[in-house]
Amino acid sequence: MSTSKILLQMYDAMRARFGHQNWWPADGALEVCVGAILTQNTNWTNVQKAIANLKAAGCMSIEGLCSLAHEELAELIRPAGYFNVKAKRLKNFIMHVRADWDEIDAFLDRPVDTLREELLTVNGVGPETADSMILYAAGKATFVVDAYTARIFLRHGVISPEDEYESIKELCESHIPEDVDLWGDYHAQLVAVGKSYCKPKARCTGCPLEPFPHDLDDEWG
DNA sequence: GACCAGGCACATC
DNA sequence: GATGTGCATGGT
Repeated sequence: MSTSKILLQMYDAMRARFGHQNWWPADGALEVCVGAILTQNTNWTNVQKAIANLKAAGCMSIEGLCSLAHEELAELIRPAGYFNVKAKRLKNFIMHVRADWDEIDAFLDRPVDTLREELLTVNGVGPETADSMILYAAGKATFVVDAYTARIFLRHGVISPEDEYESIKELCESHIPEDVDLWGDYHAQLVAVGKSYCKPKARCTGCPLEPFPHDLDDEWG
């Protein structure tokens, strides 16, 4: 079976199990961008606490974030972990935006390639964070690859162990029809599978992807 | 108590 | 270029 057909059938199976995920869960583009940085290597429930703190402090805005001292910002986002690192990254991002733009929507409303290239120059914004911002905040077509994506696709033989971010992204973009809603929900479905079934060092049971080829030899010998 | 979570930058070889 | 390490909270 072709890769395209496998990927689409995997989506159908996940979607049938979980329903449309309506990602990204956030109130506005800026909150998506903030969440994208806060969720780096971190459980989303911790990120939600940090976002709630920022909102309660009235700082979920470009000016609000700019007004905070490093220590204040770090304290507000403490629940998300890596709070000193992430405070710097949030500042880097927000100062970069504010240098040339008054509104986050204007910053985001540019061609994907231009935006992605620029986002990657911001210290603390790597490929996954940039793609999350482009897809879910800007609403433009780019595929988000994360640890779940790589693990699930590896276990199902769609990619090989040496594949890295850009090659996995390219595979998805070339085999899944370009559609912002589909790409966004595909990634969200993979996260749903990853959270519930496809864990490290554990065989999956009851996973909606079980009917698909599943080669675990590389991980379990 | 160990493991894991929607990464990224930087040091070192 | 490849590999290793620091960053940190909170849930299971």
